[in-house]
Amino acid sequence: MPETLTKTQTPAKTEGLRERNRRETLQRITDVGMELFLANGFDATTLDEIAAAAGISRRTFFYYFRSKDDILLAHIAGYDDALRASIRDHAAAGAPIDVVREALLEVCARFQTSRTVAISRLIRESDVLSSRKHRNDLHREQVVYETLCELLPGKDRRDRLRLVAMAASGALRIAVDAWLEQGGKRQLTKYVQDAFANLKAAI
Amino acid sequence: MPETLTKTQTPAKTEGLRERNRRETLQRITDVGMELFLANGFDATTLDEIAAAAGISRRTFFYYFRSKDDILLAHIAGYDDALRASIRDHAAAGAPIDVVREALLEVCARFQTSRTVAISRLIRESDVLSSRKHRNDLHREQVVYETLCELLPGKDRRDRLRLVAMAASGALRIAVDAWLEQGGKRQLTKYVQDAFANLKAAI
DNA sequence: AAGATAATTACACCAAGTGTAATATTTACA
DNA sequence: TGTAAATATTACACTTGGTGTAATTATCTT
Repeated sequence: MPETLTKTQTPAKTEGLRERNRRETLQRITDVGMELFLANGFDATTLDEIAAAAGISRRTFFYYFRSKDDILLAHIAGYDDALRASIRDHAAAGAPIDVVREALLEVCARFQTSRTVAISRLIRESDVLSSRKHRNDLHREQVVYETLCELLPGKDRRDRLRLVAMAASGALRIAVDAWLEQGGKRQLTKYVQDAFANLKAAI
Repeated sequence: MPETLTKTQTPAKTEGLRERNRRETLQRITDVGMELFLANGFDATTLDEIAAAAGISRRTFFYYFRSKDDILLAHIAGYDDALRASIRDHAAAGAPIDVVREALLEVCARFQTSRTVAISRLIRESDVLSSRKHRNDLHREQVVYETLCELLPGKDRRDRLRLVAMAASGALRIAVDAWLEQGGKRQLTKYVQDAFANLKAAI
């Protein structure tokens, strides 16, 4: 269970000092940032505070990140690749929509951590982050679409795959929302299964 | 064909001077704002420019609007109500998804104006506006969901209606995107019909 | 050790908002 | 009609996120 997604994986054998410093600073920023966000909220946490707490200058922060949001984004890194891989793994699951469904179920099982819940709570509290999240949702839809296209070249019409990606991505969003609504008590995968079932029934 | 959605409708008979000024200033800001946006782009247009062009102080702008984005939002005002009304009008169209489909087709026919195209182009160019648009899409989904719930109390399961709203809303988004991609040559309603057909076929 | 490359910083800047308190305008009412 | 209350407008100072630039420091290569 990868609780900390930020943990930079497997430093190369020959890691120079420069590289190590970079990695550590990056880590320190995301850690300290998340800590402050959780303690005081996203909007109430200023960049100066983050920089100070991370022991760097304000300007250096922008050397590592393009914006405040990106700190949070770093904590979701890897998700897209996992999704892509999982879709490929389930290529034989049947119709495109079922392929995506199985893939999402698998990925969800891995990502239903307490950290996910915490991050989601943060997002809900901030307008900026909400907007950012929506962009993320859209991006995920795009990832699904692209992976499907590459997996089923010409087998299905592109237009349909676009709709599949949209519906699946939306179903996931609704499932996650419902899951969070209940405080994450029931299994997330349960919600996902329900969402897809309802989708099939409703369309 | 309501080309200018900003036009404030039917001023009450007994409109005081205060009310009139307010209406006119509001109008002036949205007009001038859109004009500058179209001429120079959203991000490149500063609030000071807008305020100056509208003959008000920067601070007064914030008396009328909460943010720069809201200028654009004002140009889409009324859309939600139209959608709500249209859904109610088509309540007898069959399954929930068909109800929404017919409603969207009707509303789309009214909104495929050159202004819509221009606004969409603006949105695509700005990160801020893109984020805002996604929030708007989500809001539309919510509107659809709520209207469906109120229209079909208990007739269908709530959860299903949520998925219907999501899928329909997403289908519309994809249709509009495709429409804009082609520069708005073909009829928007065509794209919408295709999207819904593909949706049914794919799920 | 020296020069190239990358990281860090200071400093000055811009633009979107917000808080506050003063001023001008409109309205309502005696 | 005059005046007090309500509302609109403004000036001013401030915060915050973010950028440009150029100087300084640390690391790497040879």
